[in-house]
Formats: sequence, structure tokens, C-alpha cells
Amino acid sequence: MDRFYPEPKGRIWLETEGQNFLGTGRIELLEKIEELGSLRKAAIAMGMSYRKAYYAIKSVNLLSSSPLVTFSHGGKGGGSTLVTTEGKNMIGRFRSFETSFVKFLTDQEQFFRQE
Amino acid sequence: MDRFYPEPKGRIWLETEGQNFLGTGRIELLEKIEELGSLRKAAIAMGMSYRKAYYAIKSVNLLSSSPLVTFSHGGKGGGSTLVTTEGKNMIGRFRSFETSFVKFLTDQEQFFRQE
DNA sequence: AAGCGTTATTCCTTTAAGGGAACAACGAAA
DNA sequence: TTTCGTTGTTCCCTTAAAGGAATAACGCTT
Repeated sequence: MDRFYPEPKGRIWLETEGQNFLGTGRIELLEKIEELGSLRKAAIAMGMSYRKAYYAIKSVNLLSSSPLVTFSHGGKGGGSTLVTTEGKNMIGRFRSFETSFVKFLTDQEQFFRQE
Repeated sequence: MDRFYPEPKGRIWLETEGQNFLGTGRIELLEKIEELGSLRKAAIAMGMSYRKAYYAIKSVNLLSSSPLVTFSHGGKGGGSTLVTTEGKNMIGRFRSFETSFVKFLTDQEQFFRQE
């Protein structure tokens, strides 16, 4: 028997119009935004540049039939970024998708352990 | 109802020792080698540079407990690259893994169509 | 010993993604 | 009207991955 065997791995995401819409990174970013109410703070919390976070979220909204986040700038606190009901709903569905995928990968392990 | 909805997508591969071992591209390359008996011809047939193909296959063998391909160089025909029995076996297991994954993704579509 | 087509390897260039920094725009509060 | 912290945008630089080209190494055949 081998000391090491191949492990099934993978990555999943969602596409709309044939373009990258949501993956694990963007979902984490949405969750941070939901938690902190600010795109900048969320980016910093994830060790990500604001620019990258901004472009990611901008792309998410462009590819969604209804916005997953809303923005306001200026005023008290300088502005804010909020996750909409649709956004929270999408986060939940993606996480379910992800959980099923982890199970799928685990189930596949047996086929690569056998001698 | 939306004109467009998110489509579940993904990519799968195998790792050994925490490193990329085999993915769709390398499997296709192995299949081409099996068909043509030559790494160079396989690379050309896939529109891939020989160098990239060479490094890919070299990595595959390094990460496998037993070689999936064998090489000979010099002599009649200049040399050859052959897929071992273990290699053919691995191709088959990966393709099964892939088939299951396509089914998994299809099954997930329903969760992103709803309203 | 020369020719051949492959495997094996090196070097340099090109290209795309991301990072950092800088700064304008905004609007409520003081 | 000034201050403040955020959103929004642009510029340039760095860095990692991929490509192309060139060439050595090899060993059977003639």
C-alpha cells in the first residue's frame, strides 16, 4: 500500500452570462461586509487591497439581476456598504452548494485509496 | 423570473503531498501520449509547448508512487514516451471522478434557478 | 562515423494579475 | 464652511506564469 495516495480536490463558483460571478473569496468578502457594514473595513479585515475588493463587488452587482450590495458615500461615517436581502439569500445558497461539494469530495476519496 | 440565473461551475483535480498532481489538462495530455507514443507529438496535438508538457509530465511522475509514464530517448525514432498500466488505471479513475462531478453540478442547478 | 527525431534543458521575452499610493467625490455633522 | 471617513478612480510598479527559441544529449540505423 502506498504511503501517500491522490486526494480529490476542487473549486466551485457561480457564473452568470458565462462570467465569474461568485466564488469562495467573494462570498467571504460579502460576509465581512455584512458583518462590518463597510467595504473598506471588510477588505482590510481580509488582508485584501481596497481596489481588488471594490472591483470584485462591482463585478458581482453587474452580473446579478438585482444588486447584492448597496452603497452610500459621504455623510456621517463617510459612507457604508450593505448586503441586501438577495445578497444574504445568495450567501446561504452558495454555502449550501459548498457543503454539498465538500461531502462529494469526501465520498470520492475511497476511489483513490484502493491499492 | 430572471432572464439569467447563476450556473454552478467548478474544477477538480488530484493532489499528492499537498501539490497539484493531476487535473483535466494533464489527463488529456496523458491520453494523447497513450494515443501517439510521443510527448512531443502529444504536445503539438494539444497546441501546447513541448516545454510545458515536459514539465507537467515530469511533475506527474515525481508526485506518483509509481511512474505513470516511461521515457526513452535516442535510438530508432528518436525516443518515445509511454503510459504505464498504472497510468492508464489513473486516467480511468480520474474520468470517473469527473463524470460524477458533472452530475453533481447538474444536480445543483435547481438550487439557483428558483425564483 | 554520420544522420535522425526524440527527450532534456537553458535563456530571454512577453503577458496578465495584483499591490501600493495617491487623490477626487460625497454628504452629514459640527 | 470646515472636518471626517468612506466610496470611487487612476497611475505606475512589481511579480509570477507562460511562450518561443535555441541547443545539448541520446542511441538506433545506415
